[in-house]
Amino acid sequence: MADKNLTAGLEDYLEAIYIAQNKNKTVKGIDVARMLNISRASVSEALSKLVSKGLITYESYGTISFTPTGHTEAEKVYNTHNTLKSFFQTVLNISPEEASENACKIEHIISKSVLAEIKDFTDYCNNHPEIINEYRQRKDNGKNLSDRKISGSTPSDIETE
Amino acid sequence: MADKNLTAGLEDYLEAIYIAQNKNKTVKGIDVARMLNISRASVSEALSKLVSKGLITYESYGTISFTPTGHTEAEKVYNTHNTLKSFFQTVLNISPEEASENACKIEHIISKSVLAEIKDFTDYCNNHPEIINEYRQRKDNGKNLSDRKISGSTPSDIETE
DNA sequence: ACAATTTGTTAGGTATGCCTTACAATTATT
DNA sequence: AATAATTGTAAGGCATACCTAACAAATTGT
Repeated sequence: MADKNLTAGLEDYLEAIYIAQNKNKTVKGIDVARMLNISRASVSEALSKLVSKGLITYESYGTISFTPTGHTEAEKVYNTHNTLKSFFQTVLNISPEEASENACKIEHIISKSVLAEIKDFTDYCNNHPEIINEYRQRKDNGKNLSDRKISGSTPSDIETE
Repeated sequence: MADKNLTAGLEDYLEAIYIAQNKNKTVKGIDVARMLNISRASVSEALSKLVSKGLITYESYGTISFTPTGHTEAEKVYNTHNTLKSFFQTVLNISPEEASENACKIEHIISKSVLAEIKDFTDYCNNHPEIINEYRQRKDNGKNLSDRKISGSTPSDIETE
């Protein structure tokens, strides 16, 4: 039960297990390997790490289960994914596939408060469809961005941080 | 002049060099090391890679310059960063620091079309301030998201892809 | 111009995370 | 129950990307 820091990779494993459980009832290593398109050997290693971090329980040839902590963590990743996907799809009009692909990568690195803001903003937009409708109409008419000029989104500061 | 595939790390180097050039005129390895908080040794390695990929020219103890390709690539990363930062700041009301931090990570993995949509949407919002004003007002009044109920952004599908 | 300081490189090391190959253990088939 | 097929693990490798320490080269100060 070492430290709980999760790499992007381990988060992906948790998420895959979570999704597989919601479909299949029981999940084994091979399922994870297939879902993530990764060798059985690599999955075996990763599962050991998750066990040693106290996030799953798992015995050879047995079923993978979450510990309470593991379940919470997996759910967190899953919810983050869905929040992002929903934003991309419903606000930005991105295809489901591409929305998912982007969410899969961004879910591991976005900060809590940006995520919270995205969630709130998405909800707001979905409750006020006229905003998105109006926006999309203008885009389609080529009037695009502004009523008058084409302007670019470019903040003036220059820095690294 | 090997392949041109850029890892997130190499993109960070390009971006740092680009930013440093806009400030300092001339850029040397040590500047990059300081900006990215990375050892001189690691910078030395990375610069060799950028040279061998044909993105910069650089000789020991000399100044770092972009090749045309390198300049284009660096600019691309920099613009992506700014587009994201601008969205976080102006639409989501995130602090400049946190906006930058998130942009720094996401800039390397976001897809072209999601980025383009974010850019257009940000421009639209900035040209129609009433949208954001109204949204923020509701948030501040605790009326939050919807006019009636609290709903969550949760798409119903479950998948990995 | 010489010493001191700064900057750059090399060598060797660590950690992550994937791979393949070969083998072991389990499960399914008949 | 014996054999076949599947699933899991171990060992050894590879690539990335960082590090420190030691040394080399260049630059700066006086």
